[in-house]
Amino acid sequence: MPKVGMQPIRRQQLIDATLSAVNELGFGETSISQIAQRAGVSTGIISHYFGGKNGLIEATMRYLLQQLGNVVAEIKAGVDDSPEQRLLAIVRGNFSTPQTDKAAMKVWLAFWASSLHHPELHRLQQVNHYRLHSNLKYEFMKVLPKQRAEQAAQGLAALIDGFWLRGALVSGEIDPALPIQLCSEYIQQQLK
Amino acid sequence: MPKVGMQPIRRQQLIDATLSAVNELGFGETSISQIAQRAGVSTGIISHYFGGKNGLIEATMRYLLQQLGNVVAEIKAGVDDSPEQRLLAIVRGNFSTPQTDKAAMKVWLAFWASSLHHPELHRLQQVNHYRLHSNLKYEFMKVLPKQRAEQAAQGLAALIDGFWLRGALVSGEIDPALPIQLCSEYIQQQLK
Amino acid sequence: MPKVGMQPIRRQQLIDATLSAVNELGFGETSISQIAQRAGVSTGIISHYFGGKNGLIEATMRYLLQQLGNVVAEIKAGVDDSPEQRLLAIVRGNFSTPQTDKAAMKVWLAFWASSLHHPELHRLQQVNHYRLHSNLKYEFMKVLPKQRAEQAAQGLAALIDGFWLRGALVSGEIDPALPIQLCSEYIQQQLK
Amino acid sequence: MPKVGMQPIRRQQLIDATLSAVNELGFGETSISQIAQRAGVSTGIISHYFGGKNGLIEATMRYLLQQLGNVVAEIKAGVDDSPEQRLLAIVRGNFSTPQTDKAAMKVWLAFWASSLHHPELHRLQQVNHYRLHSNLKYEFMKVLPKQRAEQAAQGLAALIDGFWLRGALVSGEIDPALPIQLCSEYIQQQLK
DNA sequence: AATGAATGAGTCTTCATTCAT
DNA sequence: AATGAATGAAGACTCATTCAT
Repeated sequence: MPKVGMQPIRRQQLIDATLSAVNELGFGETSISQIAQRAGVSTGIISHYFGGKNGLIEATMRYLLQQLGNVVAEIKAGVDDSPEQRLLAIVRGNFSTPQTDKAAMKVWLAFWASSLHHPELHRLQQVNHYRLHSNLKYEFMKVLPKQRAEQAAQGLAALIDGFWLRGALVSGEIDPALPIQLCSEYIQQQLK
Repeated sequence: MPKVGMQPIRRQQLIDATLSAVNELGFGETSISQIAQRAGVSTGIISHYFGGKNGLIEATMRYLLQQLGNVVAEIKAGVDDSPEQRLLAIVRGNFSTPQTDKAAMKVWLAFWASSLHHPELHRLQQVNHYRLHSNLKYEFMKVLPKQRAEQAAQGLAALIDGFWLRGALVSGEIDPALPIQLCSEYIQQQLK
Repeated sequence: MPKVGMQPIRRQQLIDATLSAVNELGFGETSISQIAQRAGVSTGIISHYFGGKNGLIEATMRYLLQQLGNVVAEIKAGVDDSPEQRLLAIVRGNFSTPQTDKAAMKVWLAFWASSLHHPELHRLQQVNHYRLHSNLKYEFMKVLPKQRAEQAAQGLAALIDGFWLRGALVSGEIDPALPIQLCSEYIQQQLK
Repeated sequence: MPKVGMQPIRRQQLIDATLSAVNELGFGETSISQIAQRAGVSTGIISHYFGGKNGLIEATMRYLLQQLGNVVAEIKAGVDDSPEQRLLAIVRGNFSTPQTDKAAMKVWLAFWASSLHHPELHRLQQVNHYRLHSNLKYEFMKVLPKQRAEQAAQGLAALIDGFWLRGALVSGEIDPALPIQLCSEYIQQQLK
């Protein structure tokens, strides 16, 4: 059944299968046979398209990062220009579906942990880390002096990631309402 | 030459070696031969003392949790009874050495991620998670109405864990001063 | 766009690519993807033209044998009819370019070694082996009694192959002058 | 069945199994499972004792070289001090059992061919190559001027290796009588 | 108490081949 | 004529565990 132009289809198939496997089995227990099985293809195809397991893992993390970036951008596009609204949009983006469904959170956490010992994943994670911080700081600086804006950005970033981490670790599904509310209060407090 | 009373010594040796290995190699790349080598013993001894790799991993996480508990308790013992002081003590405990040295943070993160797929680790992590929240809530309730205290506790717990997570992921050593300051401001804000 | 008359071009392209790959990577590490890549074609084409990897390998060895045969015939054609001159011509042929460039010698050696376990290659190698011997014996028999001619032929063949083998194994390029001189002395000695 | 002090026994077992496998299957087709199976052990043990397939291959070649060295030394010890006798002893050593049984010759050829692309094997092979040459030259120099001795040594070395190579490639068992006789004649010729 | 020899399942990767287009 | 997608077996290697000593 070989066909031409399968590359994008197969790549997405395999990335989806990777997310599913990491979610269900955990990062350490995810083997390429598991992934191939879920994707309904043979193991050899992974090397064919991604050059190996590492390539697939990295592509998967890149996909998640891009997804998050898209969601945030989309929500920001729908609000007016006030810093408060834009900050809130960033918060909402970080707690929107599918960022807060259990599977995604588990995969994120797995990636973060493993990024500590995989240089390429580390690089990707750093980009993400810095992106959140600088987005927040940019908005705070419209209103606050530089140093204060830096602190506010760090605090809000920590608050977001903290809710996020605790959500990933706790049993049961997450209700994003409370995190959003508390972040919102934190923003108003800082902008005051 | 059989030696008597080696058990506690060997156990601690092996736990230390595990921490060192997980820190340096990451959770997924830590094998029992690596651990045994660092401890200067044979691999067989691990099964002998801990029943297997899992047993050692769990004992190591239990050890970390106990350490954290001890530090917090110690700091709390040194402050007066005001909720603000006690909350701040908890914060300080969570950002005290060795909780904030890079090695410990990497190990914690590795444990958290793997706890998602190891029931026993998950149980331990849940205890820790709940302990922080209830400690904070207990103090807030001395001053705030129940629902408000609950929210304040959740916010502060997220702030602590968020700083903590971002610290683990960022390159370079961590300066606990800013997290403590921002947590302190958050506490004052909530108690107002 | 189907092209006509590509067969001889493609076949030679692939044989050249095979020689290049075996020379650079060694026999055991030469894969058809490597060959296809060097030839600038797809892997499928190899099966199409040679029926599989084995077919290509055999065709390549046949090509080398033919090359050697041509060179020897050519040099023999240019000398007078004396046995000494004709024997020397055979020697010169076996040490002429490109037989003595490093790449060719490495490929020959690789083929010989693998011929021990590939019947078809073995057959080709035997033909070559016998051809050298009988060519030499034929000349020696013009001058020497049969048994003596047989021995002289075996000795000279060994001398040629020995220089050749040692040349293949030693580091650096080969100077064919000394082997030719010593073979020449050997011939004179035998013919005396 | 684990016992202590198994290392030398197992190592020799595995080296013997490697020789048997390379002889029967060829270098390229010799897998560690084949070797382990012949030795009657599990595959893991190879990594345990030799660090991997490469380590075993190298140890095996080292073993062969040592064997050859021992045989030559032994035969040299039994002859008087005349250069002719000593040169003949070296020749005899190179054509003595087990150097000339088919299996050993095939293994040697396989090693030589693969040495072209394995640095460590190449190093071992170079040592062997140089050893033969310098042993021969040393004896010739007792009688001949330096340059002539060098040439005689190169010629005799080529003759030895050439007989040897042709013996490895030809079908059927080898009779070392003729090579020894012709080498002997060559020696006498040179010393004259 | 402690060792380290031994196992065998499991992992990732490579590869020759096949085949629809 | 030519491609390259896809397969699945086979390869080397790692690893947690067991066990005789």
